[in-house]
Amino acid sequence: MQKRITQRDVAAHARVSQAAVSRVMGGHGYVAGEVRERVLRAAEEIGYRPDPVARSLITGRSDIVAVVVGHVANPLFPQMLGTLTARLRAQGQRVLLFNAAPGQEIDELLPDALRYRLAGIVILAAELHSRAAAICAAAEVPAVFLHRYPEGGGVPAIACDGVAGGRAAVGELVRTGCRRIAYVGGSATSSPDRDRRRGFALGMEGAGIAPVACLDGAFTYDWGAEAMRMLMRSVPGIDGIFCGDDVIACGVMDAARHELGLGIPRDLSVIGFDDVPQAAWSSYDLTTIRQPLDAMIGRAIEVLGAAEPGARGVELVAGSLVRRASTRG
Amino acid sequence: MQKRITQRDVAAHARVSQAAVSRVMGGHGYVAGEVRERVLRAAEEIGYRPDPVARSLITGRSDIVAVVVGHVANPLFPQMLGTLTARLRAQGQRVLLFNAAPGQEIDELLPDALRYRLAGIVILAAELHSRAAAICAAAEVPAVFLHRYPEGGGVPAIACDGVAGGRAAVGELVRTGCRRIAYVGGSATSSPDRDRRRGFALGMEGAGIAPVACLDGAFTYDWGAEAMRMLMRSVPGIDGIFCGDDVIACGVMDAARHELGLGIPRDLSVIGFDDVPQAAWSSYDLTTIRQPLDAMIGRAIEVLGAAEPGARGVELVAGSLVRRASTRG
DNA sequence: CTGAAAGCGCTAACAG
DNA sequence: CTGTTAGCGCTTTCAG
Repeated sequence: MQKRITQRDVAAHARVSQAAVSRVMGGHGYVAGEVRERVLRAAEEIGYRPDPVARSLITGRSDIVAVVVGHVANPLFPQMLGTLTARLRAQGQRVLLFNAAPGQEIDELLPDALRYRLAGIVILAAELHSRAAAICAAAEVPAVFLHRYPEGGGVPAIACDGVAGGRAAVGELVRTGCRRIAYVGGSATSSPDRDRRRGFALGMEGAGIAPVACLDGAFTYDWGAEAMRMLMRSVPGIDGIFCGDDVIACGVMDAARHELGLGIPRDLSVIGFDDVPQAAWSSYDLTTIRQPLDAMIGRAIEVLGAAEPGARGVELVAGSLVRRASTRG
Repeated sequence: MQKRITQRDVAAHARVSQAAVSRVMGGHGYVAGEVRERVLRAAEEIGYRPDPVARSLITGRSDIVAVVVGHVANPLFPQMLGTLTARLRAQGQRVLLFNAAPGQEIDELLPDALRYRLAGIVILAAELHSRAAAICAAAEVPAVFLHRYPEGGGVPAIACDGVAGGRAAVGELVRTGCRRIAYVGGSATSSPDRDRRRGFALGMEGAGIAPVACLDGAFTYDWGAEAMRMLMRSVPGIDGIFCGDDVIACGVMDAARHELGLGIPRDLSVIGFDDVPQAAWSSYDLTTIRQPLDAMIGRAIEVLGAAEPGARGVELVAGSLVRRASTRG
């Protein structure tokens, strides 16, 4: 067993008390410049590294932020996780990762996570009916929902505006000549799907056109392909589809082209949501609503850091329409 | 500040000593059945949850496993991370996530990670020249490399056999009639690329055919597309490409079809590596070498858990050829 | 401004 | 088998 280098060792080396070392390392309390020098040099010389475990035992807080994700196939997810981890690391925090198994409520994961005296918790996997906010509040751990958020409000959340995005998508479809338009959504128990569907409905209403279909399923390629087949059977003349996300859109496009012989955008226009990397791949070249991920993550971290619980409520950020070749001119 | 429920509270409630509670909770030491009952019931009643922070302060070990990843665009990555997290969680361990910024050596991240008294560390992002193994050994933290591993050997590592996979890919290309065959690789400083390239070279040698090209780049879609354009200019009559991974293969296929007007597999056969979800999407329908991810992850966890450092060396698991429509019958 | 001393919640000898 | 007694490495009063 390797011996750990502690503040006592530094103290002995610098000929000061261990408490003085603590003050220097923690940057709190009063320390004379000369002493501070000696301590810093001693620490450097013997290779001292502060022990986060011992520190959190006494402070009651750690530098660990829990990130709760779902069982995700969405390529958006690694991007978010990567950015989140990098940004938190830049401010001296670590990410403890929790992922909900398929069908498992994140609420079940939380008690486990909460035991680590978390500095905060970022939840990317909330179902609409999640009680996660209350659980975190009871443990007095700052929490923020990102991308998905529970219904009921009163909790800090950051999300891309799905209603506005849905309306924009419908607007683009209508503008480019589509009239028989459907929505192929993902999981109906998630806020992104609910919002995008609502945006779709409002957009259609605004344009004075009745939707030819409005389907729910899952945020998967297979569901997109299956939905496309169903629509082809049941909705003759369909000419526009707004999809719950890009992965669904890829499934829709592939089934339309390769199984049903449709030309895109000649016979059918498709719009997705998220702007994942695959949307730009030339096999799809998908028109979509881009989520401003970096900005969203930045805000989420700010909200977590804010001392007072403050910002209760969903904070929406605008997405932007990215025109590509899956829609006309 | 909410009061923490401690073993002392449980002890008072159950009218035993605090040490007895510790023994019951930790499952070590001798405890009489009757006392154990009382303690468990008391703990339940007052809602006691063991504090992992306090525990690791004394034991010198935590239930935290660090997972080090790179800045990854590869869709394989969320799969691995998800499975890893789920499996570790099933055995009571947590995942502390570290990701290397682009161009950052993972070796720089390790000292930070090591301070958490890790139960182990899984490294998914090693460059060939990484000294990570030595760093972990010095800290006496069990480490295992997964997917990528450093050269020099002497470290526990689990990876899919890239040499055998490369040979299998070449074999399939040759079998289906290709003769002017190239390799489009990813990052030359990674073990998967080096091994797959070596397998390619050996396979070609075995077939008695000289490669028409052997390129390195990055594991990205854009690089695949660019490489395809270069090959089209410089290698007339190219009829087969083995790619460093599936994402590169997607770039190769898209450039070949949409920019260069080639038919796949009519004019050109393409084989990838990994079998990411996109490989099965019908726009690509990519023949590839599948990595047995679950088995690899299972082994990695076993190796981590093994008491003695044991298993030094790279443990290769066989991939399997998945025939799809990017190669001929 | 600095050192001494008291724990954070828990485990691990050590006696009984 | 159980309780008592030391701490793990650090922060934080509290005197000096």
